[in-house]
Amino acid sequence: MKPHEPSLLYHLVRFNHVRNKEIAAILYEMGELLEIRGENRFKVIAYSRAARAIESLKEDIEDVWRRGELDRIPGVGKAIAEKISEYLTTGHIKAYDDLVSSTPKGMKELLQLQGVGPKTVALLHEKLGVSTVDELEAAARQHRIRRLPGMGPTKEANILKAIERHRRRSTRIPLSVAVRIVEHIMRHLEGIEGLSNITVAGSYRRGKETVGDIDILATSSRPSESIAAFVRMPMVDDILGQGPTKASIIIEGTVQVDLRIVEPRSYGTLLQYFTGSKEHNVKLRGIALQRGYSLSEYSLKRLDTGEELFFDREEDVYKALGMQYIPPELREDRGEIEAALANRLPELVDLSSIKGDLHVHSTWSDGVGSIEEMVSHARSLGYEYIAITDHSPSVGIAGGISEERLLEKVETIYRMNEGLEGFRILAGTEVDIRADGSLDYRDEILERCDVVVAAIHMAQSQKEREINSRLVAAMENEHVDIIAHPTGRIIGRREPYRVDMDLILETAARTGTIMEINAYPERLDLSDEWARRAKEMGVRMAISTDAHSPDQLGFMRYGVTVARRGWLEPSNVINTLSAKDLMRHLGI
DNA sequence: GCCGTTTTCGGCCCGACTGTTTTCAGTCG
Repeated sequence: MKPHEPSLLYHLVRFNHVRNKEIAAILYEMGELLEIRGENRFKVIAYSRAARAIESLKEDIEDVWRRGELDRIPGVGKAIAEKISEYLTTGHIKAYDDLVSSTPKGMKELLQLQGVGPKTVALLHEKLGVSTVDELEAAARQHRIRRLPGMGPTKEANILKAIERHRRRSTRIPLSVAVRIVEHIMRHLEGIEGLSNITVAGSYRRGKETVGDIDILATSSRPSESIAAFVRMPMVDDILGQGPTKASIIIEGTVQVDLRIVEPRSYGTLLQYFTGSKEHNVKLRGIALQRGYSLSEYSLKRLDTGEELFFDREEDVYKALGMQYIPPELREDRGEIEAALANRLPELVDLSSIKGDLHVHSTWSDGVGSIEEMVSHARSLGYEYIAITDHSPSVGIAGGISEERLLEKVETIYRMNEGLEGFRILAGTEVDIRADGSLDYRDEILERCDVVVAAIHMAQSQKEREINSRLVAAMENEHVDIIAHPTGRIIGRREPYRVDMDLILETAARTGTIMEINAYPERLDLSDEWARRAKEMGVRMAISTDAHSPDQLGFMRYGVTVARRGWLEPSNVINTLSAKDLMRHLGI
């Protein structure tokens, strides 16, 4: 059973941002192309800044254009406004077409090589006619690079190494893998004498779903010895750089790890700087300038007197700039700085506010833990409830159970609850949404469940229209409480279904259906950005682990991270409710 | 290319490290 409380916001908010995305993509690409062409770097920055502004615009850019207010978008001036206008009128931007046709394909890839930047790419292209990685490799092997101005034998050798690494390099690593690597490194770092206050910063600290590099910072009583010990760790494959205060290494073939050592009095500014994101930092330093300060990773310096202020705590950096402390997960320049200045940051949900898990499997289907084991582990986490949601028959590969078995399970759970004090097992199911949009159990069976989680498992490659109508049909079923892993993506392996998520979220708002944030590290679905959109549309969410073993209940931390990155507060998340309130909400 | 509570021109975030130089440009984060 589900409540009916369609959100007011649903009637007010409409998302139709296709044009915004198209235009942002073109401007981003123009920025990249200009960079390769060796254009003024501030011009390059201007394009990507304008692209970002349009990407995060709250309204349709065509509306802005009709009002003649394009150049009122921050970062958009006369020239870019004209190009946008040209696109909306003719469907083309001549300057863009010219750039694309006059830039050899493959040059963008050159920029991805470590140590090769726009100036080098432009030089290589001009002097040697190099426009692909293969051509660059040939030129390096023939020692043609070292004869160029500003180049030499070392540079040439480094380029060859960078090419080799580039070819081996996989994409960014999933957060869960990064966690394993970090734990491994930390065991070594903790053994290095003199090293203390070790923190992993960067995208890892921000909780991004994939992590590029691993950035570690620390203080040390003997910095250069600590750095030397760091680059000598047994798992180091390569050393990219090593100075008195920082070093970069490669481990596991392709993963870059940076260590930076700082004096304790600058720890706060360093942690702030090293956590990023780059965009967040650029904007923050801009704010500092407006207020007459220069912010670096070492201090906040008054521009007029040159006086330096030091911060050993990160919180105090934000305070000094006149804003609220911004949690790392929000630092993506998606409006968090403006919100912090206005004292309007959300009170983010955290792990301690989670009271239960609404999507887990047991040995009744493909889980490896019995209901008792799942319950026992859930209780040890301090939860008040857990929903046992095994698969339905269509998902035969995952041991989906028949209607009879499901009813048997429901009865079993009812009986188990009688012997439980201070904890509630919810009898549930993860019912499959079949290819034709019907559900895998009859309504009278679903009615017997406390919680019905519905999800697509089969026929995932249908056309968008079909996927949409399947999900909408499921949400319109009065017994369906939650849609699990709503987009179906598996990070790095499977694209999301072809689905109109704006339509799905609108339907969720209209029908009062809860959207899941699946905490399984390979899923994280909804993603942070969709979670934020869902919140804005008044959709409630459940953070669920989809655990198939007692241990996996621990995945909750990844789901909470996604929720925090999506600006969610406890009130947006259904499983922050106490058992009593949740049951009232579900009409049990 | 954008922008303005010192500015419509001259800035644009800031510092470490590298490899090339012989005082610094390029790259990176």
